[in-house]
Amino acid sequence: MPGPSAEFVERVLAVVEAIPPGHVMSYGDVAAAIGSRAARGVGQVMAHAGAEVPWWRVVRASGEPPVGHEARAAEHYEAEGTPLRRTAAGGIRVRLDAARWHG
DNA sequence: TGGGTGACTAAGT
DNA sequence: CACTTAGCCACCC
Repeated sequence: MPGPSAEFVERVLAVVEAIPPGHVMSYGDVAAAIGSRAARGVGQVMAHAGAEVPWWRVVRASGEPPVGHEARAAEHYEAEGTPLRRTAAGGIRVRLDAARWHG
């Protein structure tokens, strides 16, 4: 039987894997979906999860992908047709008004 | 038992 | 729009 901390991880991964292609959820949204407010805790889980989960479908409240993973995330967004918007700084950000998914 | 860290967030300047 | 501040909570020493 998994302990309580493992349960948090299981819940987070379950929600993330349920996000359909072309859609995203913010870290806070994922936390809320499992009855928590630990957005940073979700980030820690994702950082440890690896390539087994569609991590690029979890973005910040601003729609930007996690720091240091922008390029990799952009490839997936183009492949899935996720609605994007270009920033003045040359980066990209997901249009949450169109792509936000509610678990 | 206590303190630092971080793939966060909202509000203020 | 860029930057700062304070609040938040799970995880690791």
